[in-house]
Amino acid sequence: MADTLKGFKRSDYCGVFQIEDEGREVSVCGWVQRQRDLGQLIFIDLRDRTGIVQLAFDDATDRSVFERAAGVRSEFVIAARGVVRRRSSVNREIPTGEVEIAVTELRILNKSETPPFEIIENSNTAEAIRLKYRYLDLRRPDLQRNLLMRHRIAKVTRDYFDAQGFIEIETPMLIKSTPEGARDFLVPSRIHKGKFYALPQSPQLYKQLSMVAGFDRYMQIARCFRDEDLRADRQPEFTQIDLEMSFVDVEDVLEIGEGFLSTVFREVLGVEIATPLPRLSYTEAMERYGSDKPDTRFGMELRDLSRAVKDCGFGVFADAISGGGTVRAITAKNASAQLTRKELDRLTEFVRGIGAKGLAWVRMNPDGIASSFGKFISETEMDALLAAAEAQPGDVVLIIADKVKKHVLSTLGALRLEVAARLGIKREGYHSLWITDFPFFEWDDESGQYVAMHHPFTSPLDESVQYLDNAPEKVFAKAYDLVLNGIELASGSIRITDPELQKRMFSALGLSDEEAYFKFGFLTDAFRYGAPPHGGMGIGLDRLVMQMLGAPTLRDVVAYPKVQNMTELMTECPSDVDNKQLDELGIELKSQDE
RNA sequence: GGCCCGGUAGUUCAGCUGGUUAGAACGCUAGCCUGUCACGCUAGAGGUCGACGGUUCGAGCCCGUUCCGGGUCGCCA
Repeated sequence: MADTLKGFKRSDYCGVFQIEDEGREVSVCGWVQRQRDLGQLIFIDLRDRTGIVQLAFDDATDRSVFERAAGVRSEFVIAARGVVRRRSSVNREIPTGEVEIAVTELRILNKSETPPFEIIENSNTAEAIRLKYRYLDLRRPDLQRNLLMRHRIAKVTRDYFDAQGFIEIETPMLIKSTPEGARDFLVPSRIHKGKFYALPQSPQLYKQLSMVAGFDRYMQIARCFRDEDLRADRQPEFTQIDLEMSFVDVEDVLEIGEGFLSTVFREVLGVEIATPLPRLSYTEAMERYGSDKPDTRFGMELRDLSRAVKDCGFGVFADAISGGGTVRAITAKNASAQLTRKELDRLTEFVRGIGAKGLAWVRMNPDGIASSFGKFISETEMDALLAAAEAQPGDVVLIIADKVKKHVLSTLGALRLEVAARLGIKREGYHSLWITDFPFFEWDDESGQYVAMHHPFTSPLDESVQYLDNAPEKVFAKAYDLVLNGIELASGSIRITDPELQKRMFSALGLSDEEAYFKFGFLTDAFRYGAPPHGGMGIGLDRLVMQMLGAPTLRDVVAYPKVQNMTELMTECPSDVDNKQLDELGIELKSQDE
């Protein structure tokens, strides 16, 4: 039978004790990190969220207390009262290492089975096991620290936006399904059988309506849901710092965004981020880095070889260009020793894996030039190519050619990251920038029509509205992404507030008036009653925390994450439900193998 | 849905060319131990080698299927 807390009140957390506390009578509670029984002497390391303090039991300790201490095991929950005293030998490894508590009273508040893994920092235990016992995993100092940091970031976030005049408004979790883009999670309605709510992919429409309502500046730390496959940096539910502002254009939103970024880095990490942040247009980012979320912590920018090789003897290059495509390259500096034939074969396999037909390469070895296509082109042509690639002796040029330019760019963008990783190129610090002027439309092969790259409420750039009806590919959007160290941290836009323009957008997206009204009628209705110009963005809180902590996966900064197959290993959801529950919802399941 | 990697005591791993009774470390249990702090010493317990099927005289090891975990492509307005 466990002891109670009756008459016991904690005076201090474990991690606080210093030499100045010597002589104080204190009471502490926590979990047993480790018990060391030396016979006539027992030590217990007691842990709580602040750290560890050593409890000591010796010949001066009351016998009944001593015997109790002898029976204590790892992860028991105990409370102890005693006097702080100097240790005879100091432990420099822990902050409280100069003192210990000579225990006069010990209560065992709860026992613990031996945990399936040790509660220690930098655990090697398989993540699946840790996730099954997440409450134990979360006891580990790493995750305690991560979640504490997450809390601080959220606090600084609210304080910053509050100081800027933003109002936090909660928007509904049960909303109308408007399946544009990502799949919605659906929630069946009991009252309205056969009808469904959706969980929000973002508070997008509600925050815009809040602008119509006159709140002027809105923010919310909002949970969002997307029923799409997971990645290391993608969970089906995630948290977004969502904001919207009235009477603003692009500049105003970016200013608030970078003010936030520099504030949170300064207050939480003590890191200065210089503002204003650099900006790149989408087009320039693609041309230079092959990505709309470039990691700008290293160079290796894309080079255009098209002019140098357009008439060369290598059919792959010539055909790509005559077919309307391009030939581009990245140049890995001083990499000829590291990028061996075998490595180049692996890189070839890598680019094939992401859809490229092949990889051409040139190695500028000390003993001469070696290349995958040398026999097809002349020396002069090779010289021109190397000049265009800005290659020096010792470098390796990696070349992609294709009739579709965007494939060339994105392949090289991915290859650039792969090569940097393989070469161990240092990527340190925090490099942030805005990507602006996204194309409004993106051709979707699957549906055979244009789809909105951002979302259909995004305002086009003023000067590109004229192309809307006959040259959609020339329409650019007042959309912007915030990129940090190669990850998309935030995304936003100025919205359309002109009902006529909105109508034209819907129709350019192949949405009939009726469909548009069914899905978004409430929004267009609202806009008939005086919608202020507005815009905003959503900042991925999880990804921000992940970056600030240098965590390798989102699961390290989310308290109770899901794994790749969308289940949660601790509660084992999703799970079957009673037929009774299904009946009430009017739902009948198809047989499993359909 | 595709591709790649992994699955052997509670945990982290080793296990040769297919060959006797599957090992180590940590953890756990018990005993001893007065200054430990990853305490030490001694002894002990602990295994459906993810599962199923196949090949073989013989399978942890080879083959097939499948389950689980990770990464990634597709997907993610």
